[in-house]
Amino acid sequence: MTINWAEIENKWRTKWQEGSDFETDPNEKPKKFITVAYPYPNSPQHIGHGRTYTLADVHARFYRMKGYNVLFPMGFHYTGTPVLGMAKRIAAGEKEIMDGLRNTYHVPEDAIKTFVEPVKIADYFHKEIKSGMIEMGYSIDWRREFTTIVPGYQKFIEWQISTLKERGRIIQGSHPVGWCPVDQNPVSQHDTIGDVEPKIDEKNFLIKFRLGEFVFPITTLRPETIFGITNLWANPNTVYKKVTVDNEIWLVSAECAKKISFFEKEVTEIGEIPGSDIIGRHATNHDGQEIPVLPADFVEPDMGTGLVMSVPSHAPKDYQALMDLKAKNHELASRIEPISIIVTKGHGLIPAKDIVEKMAISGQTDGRLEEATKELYLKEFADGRLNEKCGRFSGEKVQFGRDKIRAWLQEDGILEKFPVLENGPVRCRCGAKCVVKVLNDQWFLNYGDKGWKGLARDCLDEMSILPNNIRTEFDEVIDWLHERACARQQGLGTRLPWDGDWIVESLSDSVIYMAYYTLSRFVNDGTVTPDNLTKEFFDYVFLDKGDAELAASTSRLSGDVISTVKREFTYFYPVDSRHSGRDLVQNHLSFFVLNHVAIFAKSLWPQEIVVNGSVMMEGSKMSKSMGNIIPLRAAIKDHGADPIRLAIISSAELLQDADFNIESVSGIQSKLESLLEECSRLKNSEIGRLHAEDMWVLSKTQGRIHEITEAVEKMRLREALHGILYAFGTDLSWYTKRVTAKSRDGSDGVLAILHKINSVRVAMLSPFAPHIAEEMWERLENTGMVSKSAWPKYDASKVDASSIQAEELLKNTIDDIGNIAKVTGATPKKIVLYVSSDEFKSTVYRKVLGIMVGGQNNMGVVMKELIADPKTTDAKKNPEFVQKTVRDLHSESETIKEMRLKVESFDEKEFLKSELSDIAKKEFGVGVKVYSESDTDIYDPKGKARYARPFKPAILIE
RNA sequence: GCGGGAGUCGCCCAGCCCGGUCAAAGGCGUAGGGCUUAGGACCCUAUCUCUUAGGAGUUCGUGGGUUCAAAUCCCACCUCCCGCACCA
Repeated sequence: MTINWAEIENKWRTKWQEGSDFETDPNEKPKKFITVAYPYPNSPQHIGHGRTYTLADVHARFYRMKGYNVLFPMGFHYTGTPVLGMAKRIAAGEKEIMDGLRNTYHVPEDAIKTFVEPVKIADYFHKEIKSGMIEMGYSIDWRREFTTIVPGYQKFIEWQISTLKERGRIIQGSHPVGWCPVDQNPVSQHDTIGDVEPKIDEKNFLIKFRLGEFVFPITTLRPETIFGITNLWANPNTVYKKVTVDNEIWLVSAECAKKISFFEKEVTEIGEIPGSDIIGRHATNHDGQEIPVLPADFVEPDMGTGLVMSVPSHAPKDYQALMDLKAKNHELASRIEPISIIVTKGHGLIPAKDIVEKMAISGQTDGRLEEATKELYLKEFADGRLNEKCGRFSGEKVQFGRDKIRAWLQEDGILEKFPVLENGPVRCRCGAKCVVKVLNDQWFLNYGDKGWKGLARDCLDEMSILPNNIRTEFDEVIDWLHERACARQQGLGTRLPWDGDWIVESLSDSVIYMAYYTLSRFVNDGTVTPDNLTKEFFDYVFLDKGDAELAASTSRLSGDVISTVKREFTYFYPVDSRHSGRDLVQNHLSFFVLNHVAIFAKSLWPQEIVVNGSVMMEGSKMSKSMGNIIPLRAAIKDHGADPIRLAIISSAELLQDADFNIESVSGIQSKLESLLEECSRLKNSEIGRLHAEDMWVLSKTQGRIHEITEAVEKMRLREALHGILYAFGTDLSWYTKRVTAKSRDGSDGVLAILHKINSVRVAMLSPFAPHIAEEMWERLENTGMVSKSAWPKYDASKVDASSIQAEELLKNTIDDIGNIAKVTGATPKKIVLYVSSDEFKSTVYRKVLGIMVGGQNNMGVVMKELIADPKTTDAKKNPEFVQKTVRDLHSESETIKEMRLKVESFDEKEFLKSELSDIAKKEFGVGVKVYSESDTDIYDPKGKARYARPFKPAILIE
């Protein structure tokens, strides 16, 4: 049977829609509020995006069937800058982006024409993504949909950010950004030629020396080496500038003067001085020592200030330059000896010397000096310790001492930050070379605050995090998180209420918006207008602050409306589960926690976070350049929504990267096809007298329900799906084998049992593959819709331990017969079984079983306990039996052992006699004779009977 | 460098938290068989090595250690992946 996926999926989607099945209002049932990070609509969603949403949808559908009132909403994140850059590029008609839109995304020409306006891009892909979500069968309450630039949402964000400010969570400070001096704008990845992210190195510092009336600034990555300084370097071929910087006069290269003019400093050039004029003079350092300035060609005017301090012990370049001068008998240089300040295991007193000599560096222009510098830098940073030359920092590890020295110099006003572009030159799309600009009035969320971090940890400690092994990552993130800029100067979004120059940054306006879902329904239907959304209204509804009257008077809403909105929020909040990809752990998910604890009462803190890995495409990463991005809607068209849902879920555990490949999709398709076929031929009817295999399969089903439910609850969906699709199949095929061997024709309840079990199976499949499950449910002639049916409930009382034991015995026995037949290579002509009937063996067996269920597996201990008990003390006469029994039980699962202990008595002979014959005839072509060990008429020509053990009959094959 | 994670039987991927149920699930691939005019799909069987009695041997990145017992715990090492921010 080939399934027309589109047709079936459409059929059921329409029914869900007609019934408004996913529109959720508060009611008397317990609720679950499941949310997933909303998408940024600058491209169609692909299979990778589909994963997070699908997982959340399965979660939502599962809880719905478990009887919860589930709210699963969706919004669209318009905030941000990427569409701005796109619009610019489209306006310029850039080939690359146009080709992408036309050929990869298949956007119609007349739509592309509108894309010069950023919002139109977002609008277009918003619609596109939403259609995809509907086609995937996501059970979303669309009445609550919004974008982050609608007035209602903006009111909400204004309230959020004001509240944070009131509570002291927002501070102002300076911050370096990549900057285009022509456009007068910050640049991000989307604004640069080649899409390079401008990386800013903030570990670079400027240290001030004095040379007469001038400040003589140098820059360094290693402030601690100030103790090892022997001289300074200037380039004799550079003409330096005299510039006033605020109220000092600095000597720097022309390039440097330009750079610092972007550091919020007042910079004016007042003259110049050739490098050669500086050389030979002396500057003073932080403690008043005179340091000579020497000439060096390697000093580049574009690096730092164009002036350099020299630490020949630990900087290979400095060492080499000094050697070059000594070789020329330079008078000052000849008196200079390196000063060693860092001790590193495995290195000599002057490591720079060692490394220069080891690499046979030829001179200060030797390119390999970079490499030598890097190597030594890393080594000393990781393993080095400051020595006694470093005063009170003596004995510190370099990596910690450096920060302390930096802070100390900074306090004295000798050191300041000198951020540089790490990956420069970076060019803006306009062609200009980008610089680092320090913004002095930037707004920050003060995530570095200890108290705030503490609250976040409290929240995380009580939260369920799935899978739990990502918890440590959250702890780490909270630890290293510090101030984060929460406003920017361009892009779509909401303006800061107190400073209209700034727009709330996009990762800051998406942290507590789940609360807005409870309100957006009323905004969307006009009950509440954006004008009504006053501070007092939000305070009252979300924080229970103030009172209803105040909220009503300021918002000009009726008390009824306000209490309805408040009830809605109170009913659905807190968020019960937040789903997101693992790339958002470091930012969004952590900010989500931090902002919740900053704003809401503890009872409203989020309950759970679910993190999933990404999706690979046929084993390799999805990327534009590789052209292996499959838009979700195209995939739905080609393969059907349900097969895609299952393929994404079944290919990996939650946190693992899932691999999407066509083979697994078609494998799943055919699995679903055969399941549908099976459902079509099963009809509900009376279940008659139960046979052994009936009791077994029904018991087994209970076990499956138990396992699968537990797996879904922990979001181990791959495992759950495996159970539904395959483990059930294994049970049923054994059942079918048994039934066929017995020639039962189905009228005596077999079909009814199959119907019952498959109904359970289809119900559990429903959250995963909702469309086809509805179809199966209908074919099974069950009433109503499966998505509205109850999740199958595990009932321990329906588990018949002895029938499970019995069937295990049967299977094991058949396996053993098969094994023997295989090893001997002979076709059995006669099969004889001997079951244990020895009272003593049985007593020992049960005793051993009891010991082992308690967790003990040691042969010695078992034996000791047996001997200690007078009833079994004779076991010592037959240690081989005990040994084998222990080994038998070893290879049984814990549950089987427990069940076996529960079953008081079980007649192996009777059971095997009645059940084994038919199936053995089918498997091996001959019937089976069963004797008890103690039978008088026993046929035992080879004396095998005495090897019989409980649940392990002896076997004779002739 | 800092932080997180991974290395499993041809491939992909479970198992590791909580040691014995592990020669280690499942999928793919491969081989044989069934079905079919044929192919595809589907179903069955096999798939580390040896073995004429249900057995034995050697495996889970490498090397040590703990233990009666290690894929699982501890230590060291090797290799690989991801993040390091103002960007969604």
